[in-house]
Amino acid sequence: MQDEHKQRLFTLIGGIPAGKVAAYGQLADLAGLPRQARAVGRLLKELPKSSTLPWYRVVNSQGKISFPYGSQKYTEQKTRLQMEGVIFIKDKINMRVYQWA
DNA sequence: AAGGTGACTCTGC
DNA sequence: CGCAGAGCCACCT
Repeated sequence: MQDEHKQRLFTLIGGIPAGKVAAYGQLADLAGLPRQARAVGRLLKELPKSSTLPWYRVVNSQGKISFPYGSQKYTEQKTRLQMEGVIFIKDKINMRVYQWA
């Protein structure tokens, strides 16, 4: 994937307001990368632990966290979102309510 | 170098 | 709600 797209993705993700979330595919589309949701996942995977990017505000299109249920990462992401007011019902977010843009 | 994998997603049954 | 199939594609084996 080109640096240009990476930049656009970083900007987009950094622009997601607290209490809101975006799906991988949605971000890919907005960055000009249709059908490349996986590319967004790959990008986030390489983020340094020190990154300030709100990576936890990115969930899958079903409103669920894309980490194994109960894993450390899963719990961290869910906790962070809950701290911003996002409500989980059956481990799922109502995208109609929290989806950004 | 061929084949498996995965922070995905949509369609269809 | 769940599972299968297909598209997608950079990375690992």
